[in-house]
Amino acid sequence: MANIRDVAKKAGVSVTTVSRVINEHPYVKQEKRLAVLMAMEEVGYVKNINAVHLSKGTTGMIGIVLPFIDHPYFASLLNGLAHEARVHQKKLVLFQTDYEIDHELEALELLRQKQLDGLIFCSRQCNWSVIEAYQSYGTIVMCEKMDERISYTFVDHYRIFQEALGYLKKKGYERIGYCIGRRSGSNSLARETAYRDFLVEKGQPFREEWIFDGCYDLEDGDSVVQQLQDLEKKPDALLVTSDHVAAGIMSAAGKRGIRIPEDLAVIGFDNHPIARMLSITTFDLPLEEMGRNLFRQVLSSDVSSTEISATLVERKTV
Amino acid sequence: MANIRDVAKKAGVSVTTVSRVINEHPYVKQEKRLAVLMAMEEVGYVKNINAVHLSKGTTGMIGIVLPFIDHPYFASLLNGLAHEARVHQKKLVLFQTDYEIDHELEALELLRQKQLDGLIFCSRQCNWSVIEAYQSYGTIVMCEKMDERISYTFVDHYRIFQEALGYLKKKGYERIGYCIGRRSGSNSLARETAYRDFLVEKGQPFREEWIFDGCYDLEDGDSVVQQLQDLEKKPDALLVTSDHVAAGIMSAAGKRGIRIPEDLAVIGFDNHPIARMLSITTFDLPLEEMGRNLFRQVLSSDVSSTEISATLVERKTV
DNA sequence: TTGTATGCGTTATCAC
DNA sequence: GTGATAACGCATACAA
Repeated sequence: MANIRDVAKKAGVSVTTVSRVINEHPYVKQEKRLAVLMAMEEVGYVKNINAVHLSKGTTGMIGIVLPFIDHPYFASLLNGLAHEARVHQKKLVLFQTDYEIDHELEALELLRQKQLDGLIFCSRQCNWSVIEAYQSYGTIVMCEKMDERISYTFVDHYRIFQEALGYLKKKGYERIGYCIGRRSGSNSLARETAYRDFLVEKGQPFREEWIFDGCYDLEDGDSVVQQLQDLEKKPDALLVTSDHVAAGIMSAAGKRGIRIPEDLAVIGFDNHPIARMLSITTFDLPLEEMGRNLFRQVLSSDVSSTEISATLVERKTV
Repeated sequence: MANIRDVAKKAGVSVTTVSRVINEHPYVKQEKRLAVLMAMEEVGYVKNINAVHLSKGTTGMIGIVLPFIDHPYFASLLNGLAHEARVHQKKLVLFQTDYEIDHELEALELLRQKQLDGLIFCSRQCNWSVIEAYQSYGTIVMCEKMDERISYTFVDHYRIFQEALGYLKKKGYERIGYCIGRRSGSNSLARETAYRDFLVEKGQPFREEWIFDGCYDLEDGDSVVQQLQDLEKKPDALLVTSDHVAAGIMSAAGKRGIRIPEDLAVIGFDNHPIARMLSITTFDLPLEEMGRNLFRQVLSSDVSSTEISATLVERKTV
């Protein structure tokens, strides 16, 4: 396989000159430039990019850490990330973690070893302190509310939950529960806090059984409705942190004769196409734009934070 | 930043010995091994993986070429790919092409430059001949029916379409149309051929207006139903190459009082959760397993082909 | 069991 | 404008 030295020999110039024409540097006589170009053609030159990476100390690759790809929320986010990556001629390396800390560490390790120039955490399981230790090896950005030590793009889930709860209250619902993916994670915690604060303010008791976790996909809506049926005292409204779970709930409810919103109100999240299809009241979240913003942040050398706002889309499930 | 040479000096051994303990080679005295380990600790050694890549000529990275991430079909495929990649300690580099040939070429170029050890085409727009030219630079596998010159995992879309058409015929439907993403692409072509062959066999005329393309997502079902309404002579059954489009059709049909399957029968594809939710008759496709198999093939040095079979799941839309 | 020397292919520095 | 040459950091054939 021909390398830069072969080309230099063939063209009768130095490797430096070859490097110059490859990288389109100035100060190369037209005549030599052409000789190099021809030589490259003749010997079938192909640049070995690993040598470039070694020499430069960067790779132009950004790692993306997310728990699942096969989930509309992360797929939309990834879509935005991928589009922005193209704009900047960067490549995306995928780390699907299934929320296992070991997999997250792998990504961090590759950052340390200089295989990655930066890392974007779309969601995480590990402690912030372990991530913090890796910041010196490259830019890391987060998709949740952090502090001034790191760049992040976030949605104020506390405020949105507050808004959603207030909306339901205003509409006359008195027994509100919610569905969520996992209970841990800072976004989930913010929501739980908003929920608890709301209950305290309204003087209502906190009921563990009105929080349904493990809610990620369409199918999980089924089990929520099932659990609902077994409850002595049932909620009359549900905040559902994913439109797909909300859709699953509506489907399962329909099959059991539970009327929505008469028997059970539902508010979804994300405003995915399925929400429009089923006329689900939901919060619109510009996920693709979030992805693009995260990517811009990882390329920037200064830390920044940007809040993404969600807007209520009123439809027919409340 | 400390390198292998610093460690060697600190430990009072050669770089070779350090390299041996790093890579867990045999023939290193326990005593020296410990000295090296301690030295690594002391100087804060971090392996620069780009140097390894350059030296070895491989990177352990596999490129994945697909048109859209934000689509359930490709997300499921990617899910399988990602899981199998982990098993083999390989990394995935994503190329979202939007079916633009330039983006496909970028991926091929990185294979050539040794940034990628292999490439998986989940779908493509460019000609086979351009891909073929890159095979000498690394393993390439395809997700469609090819020939013995390359490894591939495929679904026999001709046969499945045949089966689907036969099934609709048997159920008494006489005016069958279909919805598809793009008309081009070998999978699409196979389906169109099956469709045309079926019509010829049954002595029915081919009607361009019963083929609806540009059908990818939920929302596209809307426009299909709209186009349907404007048709003088309407199909009484539709083969829909994505469950999500089928779901969109059902939703739009419901809003316009079109009864399914009485006025319009629908068969979906993929057997995604939404198909179960809406009781859509569909063909089950093990997408995750397809992804895993593609990944195994890209790691293997010998060419192979494996057929993935789809099975009809009878529900309530036919 | 260990070390020396060389190769991997490019970029960057500096002298001319 | 151009060219030697020194990094970049590791793996490995070969020698000992």
